[in-house]
Amino acid sequence: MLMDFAVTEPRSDIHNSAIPIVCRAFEARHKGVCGALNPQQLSELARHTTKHKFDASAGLIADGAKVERYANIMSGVIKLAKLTADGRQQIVGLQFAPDFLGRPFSEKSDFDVEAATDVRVCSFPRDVLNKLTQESPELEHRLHAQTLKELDEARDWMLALGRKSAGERVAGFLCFIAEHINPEIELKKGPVTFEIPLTRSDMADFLGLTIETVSRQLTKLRQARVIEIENNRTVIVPDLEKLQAAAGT
Amino acid sequence: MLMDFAVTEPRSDIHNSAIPIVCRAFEARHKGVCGALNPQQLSELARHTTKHKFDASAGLIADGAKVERYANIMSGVIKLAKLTADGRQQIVGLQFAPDFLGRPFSEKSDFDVEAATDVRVCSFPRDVLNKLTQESPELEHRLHAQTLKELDEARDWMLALGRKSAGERVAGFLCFIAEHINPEIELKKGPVTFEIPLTRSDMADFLGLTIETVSRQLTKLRQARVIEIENNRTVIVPDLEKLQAAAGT
DNA sequence: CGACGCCTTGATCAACTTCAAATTTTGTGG
DNA sequence: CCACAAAATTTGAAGTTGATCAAGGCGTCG
Repeated sequence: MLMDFAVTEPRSDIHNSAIPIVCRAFEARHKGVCGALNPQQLSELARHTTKHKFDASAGLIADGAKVERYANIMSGVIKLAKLTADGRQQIVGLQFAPDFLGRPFSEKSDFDVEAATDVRVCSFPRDVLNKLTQESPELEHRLHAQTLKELDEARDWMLALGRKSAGERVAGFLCFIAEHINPEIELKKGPVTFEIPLTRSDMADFLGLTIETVSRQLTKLRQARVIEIENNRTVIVPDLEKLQAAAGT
Repeated sequence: MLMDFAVTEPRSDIHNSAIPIVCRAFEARHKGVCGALNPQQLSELARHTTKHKFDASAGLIADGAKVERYANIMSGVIKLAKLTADGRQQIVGLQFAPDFLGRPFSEKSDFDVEAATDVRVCSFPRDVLNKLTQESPELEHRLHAQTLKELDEARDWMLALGRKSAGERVAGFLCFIAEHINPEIELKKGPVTFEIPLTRSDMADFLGLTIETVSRQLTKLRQARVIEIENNRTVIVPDLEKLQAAAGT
C-alpha cells in the first residue's frame, strides 16, 4: 500500500530557532544537502520538517503521484522502481542515507519509491526547499552533485544490464552494496561482511533477472568460495578483489 | 582515433564584445545553457570559444581522459559509450543539439565520447564555465536541469535493458529517435519520417543486443507494416501509436 | 505443529547469440 | 556514369544463456 508523506510526528522544536540536535549529529556523520545551509536556513527548514518511519516494503510515493514533500534519508535503503505497462518491474535506483529523496523541479514522481528496508526519513515541503534553493546556490550545487552521482550509477548499471552476464551482474551488485553500506570502510584488503538490504526478488528486479537466476548465481559464487552466505542476507567476502573480478570490473 | 578538442578555428570576433551572431541564431532556435547568460557573460564565454567539426565515428574524448574543455553541441548526434574490461560496449547516452557536453565538476570523463553522425560543437575551457557558474546560479540551474533529463532517460533505458524484449527495445529506440531528431515536431497523428543517426552496430550497443538481432527486429517491424525503411537509415512511421504499442509503452 | 513466505534446486523451453554466408549499399577510380 | 571493392546489413542454422514451470527445503510466527 502506498502512502504519501503525512505529518506523523510534529517536532518539539517547531518554535525554536536552534538547529535540531538530530540534524547536527546527522550532518556531522554524513554530508547531506543540509550541510549547504547556514544555521538560519537550517532552522527555517527544520521548522517545516517532520520525521517518518517506514517498514520494509512500504510504499512512499507512487509513480505519477503528485509530490508535495521532499525528504532526506536518515537510515535504511530506498528503492526507485519503474513498471512496464504489463507489470514487469525494474529497480532504477537505490538510495542510502544521507541521500536526498525527490525530483527537484518536478511535481510528480516518474517511478515508485519504496522502502527496501526499514527506513527513517526527514521530510519537508517542496516549496520550502525550492525557496531555499533560490537563496543558496551552494544548496543547488549539492543537489546537482547528487544528481550527477545518480547518473553515474545509472550508467554503470546500464552497462551491466546491457552487456554483462547474470553472474557478473550478481557479483557486481554485491560489490555495489559492499561499497554503499559502509560508505567509508571499504577497499581494504581484509574480509568484508555486510547485509544485503534487498530480498532476492528485489535483487532480481534490480539486476534484470529472475529470482531463480539470482539464487543460482549466488550458489555458484558460494561454491567458488568467492563469498559465504549466512541467513540468506549476511554476506562475507574473504577477498573483495576476487568478487570484483567475478563482476568483470 | 581519439583527439581532444584542439583549437582549430579561432573566431574572428575574439576582440569583439558583441554576441556572436551564430550564438544568437543558435539560442533563438534552441534553449541551450548559454541562454542563462547575460550579454556580457555570453561575450566573455564567446571570447574563449572555438568551433569544431567532427566526422561520424570520430572520437572526442577517451574514457578516463582529462577533460579541459566543455562544449555545446551545435548539430549532430553524440554517443557516450562504456566498455567492459574485455571490450564489450554499451552506449549509455545519446546527446543532441543543443545539449551541453561534459561532466561538470569532474576533471575526467567516465566514458568514451564519440560522434555518431557528423557533428559541430562549440567548445570552451572548463575554467571559464566554472567561473561563470559561480556568478550565475541560473547557469548551474540549467546544467542541473539537463543532468536531470539525462538521468530520466538513463532510467527509462534501464527499464528497457532490464525488462524489455528485443522487439520492444528496437521499437522504443525508434520512438526515442523520432522524438529527439525534430524536438518540436512530434506527437502529431500523421506519418513521421526521420533518419536513424546510428549504424546498426551503434543501435545494438545502445540496446544491449547484437546487430543481427537488431536487423531481424527491424525486419519484423517492417513486415508488420509498423515502419518502412529506405536506404537502411530512413524510417517512415505511418502511425506512431502503433510503434509506441510495439515498444510496450 | 502447521501455514506461509522466502529461498533453492531441477528439468524443460524460448529468446537471443554465435557462426556463416548472401545481399545491398557506399565509396572510389577510371 | 560505370565498375569494382569495401563496408554495412540481412538472412539462415545451430548453440547458449537465462526464463519458465514445478517441486522441495528452511525459518518464522501464529
